Amino acid sequence: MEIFYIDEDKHYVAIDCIIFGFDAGELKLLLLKRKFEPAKGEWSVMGGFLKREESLDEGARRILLQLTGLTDIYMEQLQSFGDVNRDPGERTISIAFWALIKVNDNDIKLAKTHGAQWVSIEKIPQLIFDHNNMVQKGLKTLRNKIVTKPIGFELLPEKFTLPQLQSLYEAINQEQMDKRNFRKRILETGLLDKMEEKEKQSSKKGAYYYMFNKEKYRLFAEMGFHFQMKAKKDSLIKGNCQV
Amino acid sequence: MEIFYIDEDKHYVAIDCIIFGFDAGELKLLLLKRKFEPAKGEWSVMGGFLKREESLDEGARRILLQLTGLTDIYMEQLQSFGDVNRDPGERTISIAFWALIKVNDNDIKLAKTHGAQWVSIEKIPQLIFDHNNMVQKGLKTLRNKIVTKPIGFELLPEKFTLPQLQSLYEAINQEQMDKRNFRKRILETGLLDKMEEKEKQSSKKGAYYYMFNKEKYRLFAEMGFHFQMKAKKDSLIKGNCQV
DNA sequence: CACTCAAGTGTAATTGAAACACTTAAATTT
DNA sequence: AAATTTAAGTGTTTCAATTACACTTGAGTG
Repeated sequence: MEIFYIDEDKHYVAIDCIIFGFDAGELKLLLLKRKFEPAKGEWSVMGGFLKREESLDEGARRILLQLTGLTDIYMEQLQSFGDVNRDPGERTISIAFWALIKVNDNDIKLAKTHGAQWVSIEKIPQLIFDHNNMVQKGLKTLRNKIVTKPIGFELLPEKFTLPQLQSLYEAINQEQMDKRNFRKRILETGLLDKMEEKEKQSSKKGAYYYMFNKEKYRLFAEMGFHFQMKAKKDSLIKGNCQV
Repeated sequence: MEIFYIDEDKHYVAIDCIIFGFDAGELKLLLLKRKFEPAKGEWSVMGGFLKREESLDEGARRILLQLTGLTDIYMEQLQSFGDVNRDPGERTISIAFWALIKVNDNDIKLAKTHGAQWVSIEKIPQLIFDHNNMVQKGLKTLRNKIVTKPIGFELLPEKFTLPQLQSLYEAINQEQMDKRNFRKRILETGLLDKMEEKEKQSSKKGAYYYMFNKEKYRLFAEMGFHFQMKAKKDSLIKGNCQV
């Protein structure tokens, strides 16, 4: 079989996954302590080596499955990282993916056995190698993507309230939005189906649950979609100048 | 050195470059006939294997240099392609880049010695492997990118006219724009410096040359930029529904 | 029964984008 | 030298989308 490219170099190829979750009003990252050398014990994103017989997507799904026990995860390729000395062990090319998971769905125990932990994106520690770069790139990509695809739903439980959805958008963009404008705009897309049931944890009055309409979602995925709002005047959560 | 990952698989890693140019009012792609097996003689984008001692960017620049003789090329990573059987020769992962070059700057002779040829994006032939996929993804990325970064200049000669610039935008987006709105919007960005000289090839009256202002360009690259216009009513160049 | 807390709701003002047609400059033709 | 041709150049009005903004409602708590 190896008849064509015999003189060319071969490389280790890793897959690294930036895993986002949303919990308690915060956008979070699933991080873990690396269990092998080099850099054993330091914080990193979840990764593994690409195997001979699997595609990039398959590799990423395998790694996500290992960590979370979940098979049906929203996932996209982010970018490849290939500086010669990025991995001090050996020259390794990393193909990074980003993924969105519903924190409640997640089998936390499984993640725990890997030493994994949810960390707020506002408190990301020093990570190994170029993983902080990957995370920043992932965040940027997520922020861009959510404008043109309603992927917020991938981070929420099946039933959710409008205040929850708004707080998710605010957590992702690190800026507050006007409640009336947000509700108007998101409802007029038709993406949300109102339930009769109310969520009563976070207020006395209770907020109606919604589910997102999978038909409309598919439609928008094909036809295109645009959902963006300026932040409330004088209310950037941080000194955060997004572009 | 090879002490850490000895049990892991290694892979051939290729770099493939989608090279865009603009000439005669058309957006073009630099394609070439493959000079080695497998698929020798078929159309492909320019590529090569990643070497042990070079980063991804360095690899891409080496390949662009080989083909065009140019060192200072606008270039971005596109995406990695890693289906197990994408290359019928052997399992090879390709990391694709896209690049913009000024056709006139290009040492055409050098490209010719590689059997390279500019092909309009409206007439892209069947390419080897998954290269047609790469090209489509590259086009999509270029179309998205030009909204938020004024990279059109990378495709034009140093001095260019407003009609030329508009025709570039129209070629990229495959739709016609209103002349008055286009000029107004692009001029009010301040990105363009008007020259005293006129271009006289394409009209009797002649059109003023402009150069783009590098200071402002840098500023916009940092601060963010947005330039998008709807197509002229009833004037899509093709039945092209862009999203 | 008063109070508290977050959920829920509509309109006016402003801004930004799109639509639209004639004049000008210079070369070419008669 | 006058008439014709060709593409360049130029402002204003209209319309649509987004933003700003404040009070009422419902239900649990003390």
